[in-house]
Order: sequence, then C-alpha cells, then structure tokens
Amino acid sequence: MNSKNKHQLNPRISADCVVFGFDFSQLKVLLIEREQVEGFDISLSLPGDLIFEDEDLDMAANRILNELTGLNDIFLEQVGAFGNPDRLSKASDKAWLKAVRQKPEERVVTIAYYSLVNMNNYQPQASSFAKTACWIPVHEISELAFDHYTIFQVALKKLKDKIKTQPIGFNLLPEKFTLSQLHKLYEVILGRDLDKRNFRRKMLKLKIVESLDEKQEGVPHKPSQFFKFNEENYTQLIQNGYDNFGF
Amino acid sequence: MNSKNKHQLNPRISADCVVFGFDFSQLKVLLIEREQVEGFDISLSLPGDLIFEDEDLDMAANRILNELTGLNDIFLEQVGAFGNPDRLSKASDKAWLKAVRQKPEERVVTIAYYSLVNMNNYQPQASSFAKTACWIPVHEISELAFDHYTIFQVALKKLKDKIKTQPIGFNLLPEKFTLSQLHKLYEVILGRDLDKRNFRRKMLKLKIVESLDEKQEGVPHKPSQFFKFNEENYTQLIQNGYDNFGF
DNA sequence: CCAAAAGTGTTGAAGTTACACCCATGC
DNA sequence: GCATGGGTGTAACTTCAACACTTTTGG
Repeated sequence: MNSKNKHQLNPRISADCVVFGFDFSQLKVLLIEREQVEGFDISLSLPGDLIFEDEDLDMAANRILNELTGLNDIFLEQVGAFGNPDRLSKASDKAWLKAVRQKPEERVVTIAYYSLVNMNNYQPQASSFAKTACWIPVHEISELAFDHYTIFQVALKKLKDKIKTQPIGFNLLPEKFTLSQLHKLYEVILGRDLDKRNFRRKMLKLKIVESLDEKQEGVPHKPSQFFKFNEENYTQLIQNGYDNFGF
Repeated sequence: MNSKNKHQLNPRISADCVVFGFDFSQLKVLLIEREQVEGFDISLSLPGDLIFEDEDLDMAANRILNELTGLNDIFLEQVGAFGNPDRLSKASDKAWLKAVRQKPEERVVTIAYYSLVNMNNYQPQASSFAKTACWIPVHEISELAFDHYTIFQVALKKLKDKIKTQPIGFNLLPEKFTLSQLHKLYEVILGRDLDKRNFRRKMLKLKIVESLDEKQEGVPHKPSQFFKFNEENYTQLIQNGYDNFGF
C-alpha cells in the first residue's frame, strides 16, 4: 500500500449497509434520501459510499454508516459483493453520480453489509450527502436507487436464515425486554405466527434469556417480566454444537 | 460503462475460487502452483485473477476458473469479499505480483467463490500463469499464498453449514451413486460419524434420492444399489418450507 | 469358506405441536 | 367491572439416537 493512498477514495469499491430496526411492532430498514438532482424525483437508497484505499472493508462499512447516519459501533455483518456492471446505469442514478462523484462513469463493485440496531438507543441523523435518514417498514420498501432493492432482499433473506440458528435478534431489542417483545420480533422477521407457549418454553429451556427482578409498570394489563440475554449460556450452547433454534 | 473498458482488467478487483472435490474417501480442494519467482519457494494458491471492467462477478469467477484449470460450467456460489489492506503484503506474494501484474502495488479486493465438482467428470489442467493444478486433501492444507488460507477456511465453513440444509452434496458425486458414497460424503464434510441406518432412512423418507435399476458390478462384496438425485422432490420440499436436513 | 461392504427394524427418549383458561393491572 | 395482554400445563404425535445381525459377492 502506497502511503500516498492514505485516505484517498477507491473509485471502484463501495460499501452499503442494510440497517434493520424493530419498533416492537414492525421490522424497519434505515434509508437515506439523497439531495435531489434536476429532473429526477428524490429517491431512497441504502446508506453507502466509496471506501478509502487503505481501509479494511468492515471498517469502511462502519465509517460510512456513521458518516451518513451518526450510528456507531453496531452489529454489522457482510452480506456479499454486488457487482453487476449495469448496477449504476439507471438514468436517475447516473445524474446523481455525475453530481457527486469524481469519476461518475467508473464501474463500482459494492460490498453489502447488514446490521441490527436497537431503535431506541440510536437516533440516526442524516449528514454528508444524505438529506434525510428515515426508518421504512420492510413491507413498504419497493424501488430503491441503484441495485439497492436487490441488496435489501438478499440481506433480509440472510437475516431470516440467520435468526433461525443464532440469537442475533437481541441486537434489535433493548438490554431488557419482555418475552412477548422477543416473541413478536421472531414472528415479524419470520413472517408467521409462533405459538406463544412453545416459544417461551424453548427460550427458557435453552437458558439464553434470564429473568430480571423487574416488571413493566404503568401498563393497563398484567405487567410483564423483564428478561435479559444470557451470552455465556449461549456461547456454551454453540460450542457444544447446538445450532438449530428450530423455528 | 465506457466501451473502451471492454476486456480491460480491473486492477482493484479479483475473483478467487475454492473448488471442492470428493474422491469417495476424502474432501479435496483444487489448488494451483504459480510459476516460481526468484528466491521464493513455489507456493500454492487458490485459482484466481483480476476481473475485467465490463464483467459480472459470477461470470468473472467462471472465466478465471476456466482459464486456470479448464473447468467449466460448474456449481459456483459467492462466499464473500475479502479486502484486508494487508492481504497482498507477504514478501513472496509481492515478488510474484511484481512479475505478473501491471500494477503490482495496487490494493485488491477479492470476491471469493466456492464450487463443487465431480472429480471424475473434470480433469483440471493448469494453464495461464498456473504451472500445475492439483487436488489437495483439506486436512493437508496449511499455508497458502495471500490470504487464501483464510478464504479457504471461510468457504469450508460455508460448505459445512450449507450441506446441513441443502442437498448441494450431489454436485460432488457422479449422476449415479450409492447410498454408502453419499453417506461417506456427509461424514467427511461434517467431520463426524453418522449412523448408517438413520442416514439411509432419512434420505429415503425425504425422497430426494431415487433408486435406479442398476447395481455395482465386480465388487468383492454385496453389490450396492445405484441411486440418483431427485430434483423435483427436492424443489417441492424446499417450497413447502422444509429447510432442515438435520445433521 | 472367508473377507468385505450392503442392507435392514425396533425401542426408548426427546422434542414438537396443538390447544384454553386464569391473572394482574389501569381506567 | 371490564378490557388488555401476561402467563401457564398436558397429551398426542413425530422425530431422533442407539444398537447387531444377515446378505451377497469375488477371490
């Protein structure tokens, strides 16, 4: 690596992030609106940008997400590379690139990441070229800039697959949560109903949640017990070869 | 995409392939020896090279694999992108790059693929800068050029995970095979013994294998029935939501 | 007749599914 | 006292894990 390359942009490689959030009723994705370009409607896109020459891919994804939304230090995992040569060739995208990039014609391969955040802890704030940052329910997402809709779909599938075998869902919840919230989260991500009693029994038997000495307050129904994720028990479980949460 | 870019190399992006094969007793990976560079031992690497500017990633992986080994049109699936800025900085690798690449100092992000082949159908033959192409048992693989050992490990893990839920193992076998061969394949990939009777029962109950009217001949023991993979039944199985082969 | 791998059933344990009612709270 | 969501147990069924002997062939 030449030292002259430090913090120069790599014009061929970008990182894009599919950030999932959960508001206790819906699964949402964080999208940005870019500044409008003459003649084209505002369009939504995933937060993403070119990486630096001397930058590791994972670091780049973190940095770019932070620059565009203010989010920092969150669960982030690679989805894969997307490099269809036509991925930047929609007219509206070309106009935007022309306004923003040094080499707007360059073919760019993007490395996609997905991440999970607790929406209450993080208030994303648009900055850099992002005009606004907003949470959109996954079912309302249709067209996105570039090939971002494809990337979003692949990331969502990856999330669905992964949550069946790994307790990554905890990243979408606050530190303390109720079993009903966890239950709802699984139903929303998997897109189907799960039996309440069976769900609770499984989570408790595996001992990956731990009851706290605290209950909901001020709710107009029987107050719910709070739980937290027990990481030690989970790690042990995985090390012993268990990898099927069976949903 | 500028038309001047047609078939120019993209100096920042490469594709590498982890090609798995199975000889009915061991799982092997196809590696190439590159031409020796002064002062450094020959070293083994994954088949891989820079992509073209106008080339889709999947197509590039296919082309590169074909150029280096003669293999064509095989199961190939993306593992992910590897882009640690230090990945090309071992002295021996730098010397080799200097001899082969136009821009040997360039930082390259590689997109890794893994693929499965029936070793009997394909006889890989080294060409281009590959001096030899050879099948190495996975347990004998230690050091590889660049970050290829890491890539190999990630690909192997992906194969292990995937074979638990998808019948991709059939790509490693001839069209007709015996249940013992299939059984052995699963044991080798998963790295543990599987009960013979339980294994057969499961495969037959799921109806993803279909018995042929043909038996082994010339073997000094009870001849084994041949089977083939039943893709229709498998597809239906998946569509009905079954995704746990339970190994 | 011997060596080698193929093929075959049963049983007990564990896990999964389906299902309905009482409880604690705020208003 | 009523509306709301929280919390609980059981029985039928399915799946899984463990285990040993007979069969067919070539030499």
